[in-house]
Amino acid sequence: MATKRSGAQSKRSRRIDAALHSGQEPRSEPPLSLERIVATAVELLDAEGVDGLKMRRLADRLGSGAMSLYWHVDNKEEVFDLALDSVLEYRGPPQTIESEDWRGEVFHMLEDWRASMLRHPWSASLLPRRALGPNILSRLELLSKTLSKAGVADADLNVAIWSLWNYVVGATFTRASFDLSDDDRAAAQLRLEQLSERYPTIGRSRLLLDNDWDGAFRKGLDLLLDGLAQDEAEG
Amino acid sequence: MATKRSGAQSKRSRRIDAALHSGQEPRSEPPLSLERIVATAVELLDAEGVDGLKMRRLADRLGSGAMSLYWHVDNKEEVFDLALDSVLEYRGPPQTIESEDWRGEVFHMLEDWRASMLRHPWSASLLPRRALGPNILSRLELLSKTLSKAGVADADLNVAIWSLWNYVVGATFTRASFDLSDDDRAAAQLRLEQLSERYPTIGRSRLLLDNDWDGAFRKGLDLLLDGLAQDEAEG
DNA sequence: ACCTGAACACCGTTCAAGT
DNA sequence: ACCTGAACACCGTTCAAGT
Repeated sequence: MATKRSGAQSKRSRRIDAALHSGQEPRSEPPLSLERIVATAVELLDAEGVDGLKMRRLADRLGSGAMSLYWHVDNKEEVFDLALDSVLEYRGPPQTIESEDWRGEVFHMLEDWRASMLRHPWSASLLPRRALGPNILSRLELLSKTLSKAGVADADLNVAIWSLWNYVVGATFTRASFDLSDDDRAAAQLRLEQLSERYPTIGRSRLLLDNDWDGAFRKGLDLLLDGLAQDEAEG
Repeated sequence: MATKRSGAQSKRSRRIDAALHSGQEPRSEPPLSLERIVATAVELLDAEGVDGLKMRRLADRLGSGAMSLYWHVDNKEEVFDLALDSVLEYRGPPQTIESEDWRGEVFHMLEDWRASMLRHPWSASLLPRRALGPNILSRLELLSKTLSKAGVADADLNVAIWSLWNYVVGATFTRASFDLSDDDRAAAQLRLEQLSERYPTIGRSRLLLDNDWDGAFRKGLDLLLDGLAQDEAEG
């Protein structure tokens, strides 16, 4: 069991391992299951990115034949859907936030959302395909409820939610796409200096080199929430 | 030439067509070129989506052998990059907007940006891969310049630009992913009604069925610009 | 119920070659 | 300089079959 973790096992030894366990009937750990498949898919996506997830490689990591997956899953698409949603679970705000502090709650929810996606950079680029897993819906529901409690009128709720959603998704997306490897970053920097004659303003502001993404995210989010709070006060 | 447009030409007739032209040396239209490749790639992407763009099919549309493309282009990736950037050209604000109206200018720029991407829904999902083509940089440059002229301090410029960029990208992205085919929409609606016990707030607000995306986009953008204008007034 | 290997269709790209 | 067909490596998935 401890050896299972070491990762560099040969295919054959995994087979033997499986054979040993197949004598007993406990569903302890080795047998294939949706849970294991999804968890391993997330690992693989973390390690190799979207293009690195191939059914054969996933099966390999699970120590099973490539086609075994298809009993648990219809498609590769479904693997993507499940992996995406599994990464977006929300555990709720910490106790340090008081329950009347709606702004604090919303802030935490959205920062956590962004953080969850950044922990798995592939998740951002997967979102446009099929977006509505249960965890995403829960997050939207909780966001709606919080804003509603905070006094946002039903008529304004959708705009508020979409604005926040758009901002978070866009920010994650942008961060994931600009946060390149160091090599790429160096190349981009070089190229940009050459281009700063053509694009003087963004050259001067160091727009593309400024990597305080977290700070920028919070400040922008503040702007949005200011707008919402003001609307709410006026309404 | 007129027949070229009709689209349903057989492979053989296209070949003959090419043979007829090969007797002359004018580079009138038929010969392969980066421009033609990119334009045709955009057509193909519009018609078949990201997954529909295959090198062989692209070559077919161009009436050339599949491998001919590789003389003009390194990769399929490069085709994507070029197609994406080609779709994001900006022609500037209309004359109806006065040049001192920075808010109007910014508003137009961002609405146009979003509209351009929505005209080619695949563009949103391509953005995260490689984002910095010349047309995107021009748009960022123009946005920076306008905000700068409007009085946004250099120190706040990056936050302002990223906030707006994030919002636009997120909004386009979201819209593209939720604007499903009618079948899917009907299915989603049905499913959502079943789920509205579990997600009562978003069920009540009809969050996922409300399809006034354009209105929501404008209102949210107003919120952001309000925030920016206020910061600017305070600073 | 759960897993498997062989096989198929498909696709990006290399290569050696044509003009 | 520009284009090409044959061929290779790879990948998702079907199928018929095993236990």
